[in-house]
Amino acid sequence: MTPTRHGTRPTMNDVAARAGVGLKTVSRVVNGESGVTPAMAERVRAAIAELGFRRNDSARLLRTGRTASIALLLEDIGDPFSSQLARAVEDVAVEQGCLLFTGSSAEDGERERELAMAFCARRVDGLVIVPSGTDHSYLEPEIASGTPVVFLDRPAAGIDADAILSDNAGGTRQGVAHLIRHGHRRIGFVGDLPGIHTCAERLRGYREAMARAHLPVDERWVATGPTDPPRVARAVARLLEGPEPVTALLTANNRITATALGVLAGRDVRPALLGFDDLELAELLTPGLTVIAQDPAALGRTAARVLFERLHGETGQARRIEIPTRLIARGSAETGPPAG
Amino acid sequence: MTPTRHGTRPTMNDVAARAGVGLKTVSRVVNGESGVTPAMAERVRAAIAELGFRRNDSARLLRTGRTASIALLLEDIGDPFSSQLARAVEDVAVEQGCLLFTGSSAEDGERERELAMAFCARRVDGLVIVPSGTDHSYLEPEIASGTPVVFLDRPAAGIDADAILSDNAGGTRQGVAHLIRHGHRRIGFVGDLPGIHTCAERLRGYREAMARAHLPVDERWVATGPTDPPRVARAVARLLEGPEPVTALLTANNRITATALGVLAGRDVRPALLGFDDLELAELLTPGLTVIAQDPAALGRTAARVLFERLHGETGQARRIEIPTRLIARGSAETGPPAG
DNA sequence: CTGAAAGCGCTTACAG
DNA sequence: CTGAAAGCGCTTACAG
Repeated sequence: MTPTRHGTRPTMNDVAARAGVGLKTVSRVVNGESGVTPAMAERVRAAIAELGFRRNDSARLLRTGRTASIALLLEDIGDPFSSQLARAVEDVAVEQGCLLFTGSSAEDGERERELAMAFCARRVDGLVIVPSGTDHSYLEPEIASGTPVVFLDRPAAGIDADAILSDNAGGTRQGVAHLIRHGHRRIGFVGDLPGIHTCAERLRGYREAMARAHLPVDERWVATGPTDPPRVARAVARLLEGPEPVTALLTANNRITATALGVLAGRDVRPALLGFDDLELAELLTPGLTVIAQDPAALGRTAARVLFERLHGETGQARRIEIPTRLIARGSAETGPPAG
Repeated sequence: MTPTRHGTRPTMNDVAARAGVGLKTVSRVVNGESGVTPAMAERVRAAIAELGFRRNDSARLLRTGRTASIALLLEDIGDPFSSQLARAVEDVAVEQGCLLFTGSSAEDGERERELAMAFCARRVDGLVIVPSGTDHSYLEPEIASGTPVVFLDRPAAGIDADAILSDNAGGTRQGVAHLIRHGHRRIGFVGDLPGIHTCAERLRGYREAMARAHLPVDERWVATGPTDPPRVARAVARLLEGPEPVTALLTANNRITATALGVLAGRDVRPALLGFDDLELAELLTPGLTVIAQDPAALGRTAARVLFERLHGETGQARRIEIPTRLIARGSAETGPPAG
């Protein structure tokens, strides 16, 4: 064993010199190509073992013109919903022989852009983006020069691109209809900023369900705004005040639901509660939390598949795919309004 | 605007030709180096804009000898604990100008090895690994040739390497002492496979706390095995059977705690419950779930920092750093044993 | 201030 | 079957 100098790795050239063969012969052996005599191959293998050679894939990929890697840009990889998306994307990537870069935009359009551009500069083969920014035209040149981008959870703004979304409006319609079926007429909607696509769609679903049931919507029942707990807590409290409080609450995402649960825990009379997004332990609460659950695995898997279809040459129009949601009844939304 | 051919990106050479300057001048402008006359710089910038040139960082990095990327190998990026580690590692990586690869070993030593080797073949600057395998000697050549590896959550097996761990034994000691202080004498321990380092350490902490309080441990109180819910449910049920059931339960990780909660939910008489690992909504359960919480942000951050210290030339002995845990009392472990 | 040459570690295309 | 040459898209080292 010739010890390699610390921090310096042997190259194919080193192996070739050691084995006394040409560089290309080493390449052939390393890549398992045919047409090398057993004797030559053996000499090369011996040199490889002696030097501890391992092919540098970054160099190989530079020559090849691809990087065999894709990037996933999330809101926050530390968030359970995001991380489930990541796992699904990773599974498809591995299946396709790709490695996965991940990055968190922290809901910051500027950071999203910087990260996306950094990934593009590395020449990732493609990108999956859960967008935070409000304008994605900066990606147009990248897409035009052959780097496909698929948007996940929210559509792109300002460019035409594939988007894989939950059926936000449909799921909410179904959920609100469920509340109505249990006798509720005054239903509150607590959402995040209405400029966010998912919130807007869920609100639309809420309004449609009410309209279909010929129920009026009092605008005071709709509380949208930032997701910070104090704001949400105030909004929930306000909906439950006055002579005609709402009898049911639809909380439009997981963080809002968690905050609302905390507020309601301190109350004797609790409205029916229906959350958008499932939560860990939801079935162990008292009562169990009824939710409109998204399917993060299907969302991530579909996004990755569409991306690889693009990478494999699919050139059709930008697609918009909606993944169904599922209403999971566990008790919190199956109580009627108080009598009288 | 000269439209670039679809899928083909302009290179510095293209820019140089278009601007009628040398390649090196383009490189200077692109990298903001000084010593270029304003007129030249302007011509280069114009050519860059016309062609839509963007530097290929993969090529640049090949020449430079580093990849400005690190890899994080987790058990499952989709698991909340893992994903919080990932976010912390990412934050440090970004701070250091590095991009982050992530991969999930799925608790499979072979897959861990394949992924780790794939990352090494890409010549990532360093690796953070939450190990699943039982032998990491395959990494020795990589480490020797200058790719630092830091182990996270569990130590390496078979090689000497940095390891960032939770204070598993200490945290459990503190938790069990807490139960003892509330009057418990018969305390059950439900863990996963005792071969897993974290389980072994937590079990050690349990035994030490009992010994310090001069309490005997009946081996029937210790139930270790696979984490699948049926096994855990049976184990919990058995501990609560018989004439002298345990009066308190320590569940040694988040999944076991979740399963135990489900089992206990169906019972009138519930033992005190203390979980290792915090859970979302833990404070909204009835009673609130008392836990020994790990600090995933500190774990991930510390691992990444140690890795970058190695990358910056730190060559001291392998370090083993323990991150403190925190006992969060919420009610489930603060009830004494039934009278009599 | 400017740029031609060599090289990072591989693969591709081609000649022997 | 084998290998020398050119090139992937950049940077480094050096000469003008």
